[in-house]
Amino acid sequence: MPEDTSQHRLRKKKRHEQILMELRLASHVRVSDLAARFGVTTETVRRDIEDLNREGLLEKSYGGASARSPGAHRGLDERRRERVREREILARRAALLVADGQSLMVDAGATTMEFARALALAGTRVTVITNSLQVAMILGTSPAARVILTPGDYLNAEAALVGPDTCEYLHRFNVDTCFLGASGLSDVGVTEAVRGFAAVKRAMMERCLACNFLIDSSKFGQVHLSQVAAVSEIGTLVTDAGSDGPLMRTLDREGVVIVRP
Amino acid sequence: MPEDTSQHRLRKKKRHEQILMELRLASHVRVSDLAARFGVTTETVRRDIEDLNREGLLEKSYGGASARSPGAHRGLDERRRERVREREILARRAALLVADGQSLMVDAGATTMEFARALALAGTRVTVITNSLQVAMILGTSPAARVILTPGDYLNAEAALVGPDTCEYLHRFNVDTCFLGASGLSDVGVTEAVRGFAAVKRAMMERCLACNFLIDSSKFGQVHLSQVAAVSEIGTLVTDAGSDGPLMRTLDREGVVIVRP
DNA sequence: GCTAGGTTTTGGGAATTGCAACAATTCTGT
DNA sequence: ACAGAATTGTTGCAATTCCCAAAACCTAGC
Repeated sequence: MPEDTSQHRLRKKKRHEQILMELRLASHVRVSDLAARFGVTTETVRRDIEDLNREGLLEKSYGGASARSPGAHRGLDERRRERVREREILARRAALLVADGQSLMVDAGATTMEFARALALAGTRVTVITNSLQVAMILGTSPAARVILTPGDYLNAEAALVGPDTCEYLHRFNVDTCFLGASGLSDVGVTEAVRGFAAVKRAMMERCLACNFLIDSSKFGQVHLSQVAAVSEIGTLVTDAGSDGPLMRTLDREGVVIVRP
Repeated sequence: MPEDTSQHRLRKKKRHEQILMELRLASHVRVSDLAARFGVTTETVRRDIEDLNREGLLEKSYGGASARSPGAHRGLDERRRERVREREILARRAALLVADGQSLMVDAGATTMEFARALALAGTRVTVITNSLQVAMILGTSPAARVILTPGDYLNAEAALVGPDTCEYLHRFNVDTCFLGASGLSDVGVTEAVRGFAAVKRAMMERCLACNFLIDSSKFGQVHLSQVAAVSEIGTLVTDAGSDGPLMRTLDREGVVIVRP
């Protein structure tokens, strides 16, 4: 029984890797193109795609294959799939808070990505400083936006930049407002699950006049490893959650401004 | 002559919106499916997709359409399609110049993108500093690579970062080698067409012990606006061009090391 | 009502793709 | 070296899609 050292396997593996690599930036590949590029038959490519499809690494489509989701980031996209509707409405509402000529800081995450999309769609004239590659790319398509990306260590799972360089760079700027996502919101305040994100968020909060958190109701009650901000530090919260419940009362008491769609 | 209030137009607009909406969570839709869902002919859907494609809102594909991933860039991708084979071979050869444990600087461009792909595929253990979002995303998939992205103004057409912040940040580092692309190579040396790139390239050249240029033969003889380096400063040139011709003799005389696949 | 302009449908031929079975090739283990 | 397994190539045919042009349709404006 063959292991994984044979020439055949290597070739096959290489093709598989190449296909996935291709899909990471193209969102769609054609069987015929791949066959030509690899110098193999279309049938072989078809079989490759079938394999990868079975492993759930891509989606078959007539004539080729497409990335499992746009942006090609597993974790990020699965999150994006959930609650799309809510997030979209939330994002559109948040985009209304931004006026022409303002400068913003936007952090990385599925919600802020949607926010960037809404902002680009609205065509608001803004300067945006972000640590998210996706946010930069999305807003980059808007001719009305000027985008500045922070430096830092590249975090593949989130397509974002983190680390001391990121935070230090942020300290060079002073902006009107910042728009931040988060993994959790509870009585202890805003918390974050992704390592390195909390520090970036805090750095952004320090350099803006007003702070906006974009947090949908599914994050309510969740507490994660890193503390980002106490309830009293939140400023404005854009959310789709109703106005009742103990958490809402706490937010109210601590002076958090709530914005709802 | 109907303006934009007629039923027809509305229906059409609605379909367009629906298609884009669909693509947000599916990454790929089929003409036939859409036709069935909308209750129209496949031809109509095909036209819709053609329209949206012209607006750059999605990508056509045989049998349907797929979302334009944030990583996909019109200009860049089209350039990538030209001379794929040459570029690929060139890139693979260049990747062989890198040893485990080395630190690199890589700039933005179609060729360096291919180089990043080859490096990721080879699984070489490296630290890479780059101003290209694509290079970062590609190398980010390799568990053996550590990726650092520079700060700067985001240039949408190239998916890259430029400006004084970019150059200044690069000066913090000292790396073994840098890998640079270019728009032109001639007797006057290496030149660049994209505004802002030349400064970044020069900054990278200053911070490395050895410099590698990745330039395929189609760029030979071309002179562009910004001067990047004189022939004597090139160091190593990785190219697919033959060894004859006056340019080659000049390169040779000035002590350029030529690497061929 | 009627024309004009745009939109959609219809139809058919050409091209592409998918499928499946079989043959050829290349590796693996003994 | 040999048998066996995995991979890849080949071929024929059905299904799907593409493209084009002409006809039918709808809506607005006169």
